[in-house]
Amino acid sequence: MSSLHIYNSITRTKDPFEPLIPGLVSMYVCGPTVYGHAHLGHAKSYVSFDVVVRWLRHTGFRVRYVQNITDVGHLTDDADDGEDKIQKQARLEMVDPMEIAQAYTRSYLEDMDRLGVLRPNIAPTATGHIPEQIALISRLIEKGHAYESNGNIYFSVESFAGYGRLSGRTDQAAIQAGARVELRSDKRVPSDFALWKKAEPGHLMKWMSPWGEGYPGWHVECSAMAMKYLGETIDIHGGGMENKFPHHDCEIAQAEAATGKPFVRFWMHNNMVTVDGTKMGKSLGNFVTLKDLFKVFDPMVIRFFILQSHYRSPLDFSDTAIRASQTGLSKLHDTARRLYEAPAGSGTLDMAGFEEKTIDALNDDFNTPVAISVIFEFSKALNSALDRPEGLSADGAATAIAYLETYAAEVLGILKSREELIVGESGDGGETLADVMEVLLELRKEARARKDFATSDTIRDLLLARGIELKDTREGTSWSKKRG
RNA sequence: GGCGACGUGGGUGAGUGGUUUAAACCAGGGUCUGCAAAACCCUUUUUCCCGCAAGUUCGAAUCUUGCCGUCGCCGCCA
Repeated sequence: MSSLHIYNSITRTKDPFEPLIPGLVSMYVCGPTVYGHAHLGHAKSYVSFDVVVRWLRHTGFRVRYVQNITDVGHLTDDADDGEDKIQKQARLEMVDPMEIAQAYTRSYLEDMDRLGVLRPNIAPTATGHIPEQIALISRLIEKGHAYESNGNIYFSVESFAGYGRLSGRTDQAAIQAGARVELRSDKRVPSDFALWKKAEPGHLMKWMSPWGEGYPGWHVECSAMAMKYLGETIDIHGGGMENKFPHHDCEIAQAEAATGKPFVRFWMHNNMVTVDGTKMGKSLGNFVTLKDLFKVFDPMVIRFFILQSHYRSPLDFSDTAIRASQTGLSKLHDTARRLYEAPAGSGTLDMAGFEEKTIDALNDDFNTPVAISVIFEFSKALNSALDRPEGLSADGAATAIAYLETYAAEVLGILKSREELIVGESGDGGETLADVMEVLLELRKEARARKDFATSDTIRDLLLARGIELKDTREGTSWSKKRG
């Protein structure tokens, strides 16, 4: 039996995972800046980390999962210029910045719910933790790692040995040579980064601080909130790969300079969604929002599509690729439905290590594509067993159901529940529908018996046009709602 | 310019030194079916589907070097 290994961005190897406190995992993932609807890139990140949490919990850990909501704008332009992103959106929509933050927070949570992403245990907002951020900044000033300049507070990169260790950007001179960061008169060194910014006239989101009215820098919220809820050393910190530098390097610097302790034990970074090989991003305008995708595809199809590639691999988006996933997932659902409806027989199913292979895949740095491939191999074996005249015994069916419900449903979240798969079995509307379908199928059966195929095909076609699919099998005709 | 990735069959996408004769999904073909759907089987059997070229090794898609190509980060972005 394998044990869990996680690829750690800071060691650049797959390291065996054990939490600092036995049995309890502390995990922080960088959340979204809420100034627009979430797109497929967000989905890839949060679905991936959702599986991480689900797998850790499944294997017996208690996980405290914190994911922030960045509801302070930060800047659109250069390090010190440009407009706050949320404020800009507020201006465009002619509402208060906080309305923007709140509206898009709700939008984000709705989208994640539909994708089956479990809510974090704590979802702290940056604006709700201004005192904690001020406290952290004060601590850094006291220890000589930060300085004030014109009402702005900057972190002194030179004061912290090992800055840039995560991204590999440790040569500050080299960075500065090619960097677009312009030397500002109030920074000592160009790569110093802002902890607190003085509010310019007209800036709407601002708070009082020991250094006057202003607002926190982007990096400081994550360090402050992660340490508040998870302690000074946390087990897992996740985020998008594009945040390695500068965001995560800055987080490390702030936290470790303040506490003198290691901040994060395992860094996890997920890769990008691309469109025609180019990153999907807001600034490029080539993004597709989840709300638009959900109009065409079942959210579970999107989730399945994402998990068919590894979280550290880029995922190329295209209509044909998602449609391929849609077909594949729908066949898996057909198999599950067939299993639920199968009459008890006497045959057995050789599980042949399917469970072990699934566990091995997930323990190997959450290799969801391999886990899914094992589930499909299992599906094939299961169908072959059900095809045999002796069918599958009640015990065999129970084992098969347990396997699917554990790994496909509970851990990966790519299998609908029995109730969803078998429409007529529960629910008020469902029972009526089941009765009506029974009548229709009886009529069609009679038509087929007298070889009136025109009538039988008409019934089938009209139902299919309404999303109900018929299948003539040895045991009779079965029907299901065609979705995803 | 600096830092970091990647390049696998018609498409998506695993595998990262020897159970690999490269997983799984889609597409294509076949069996079954009144016709479908689903299911199952097949898609080249002897070196050649692992970007190209050298090298290390008994053995490489898998390690090293060079080259070509694509991408990410160095304002903001999952």
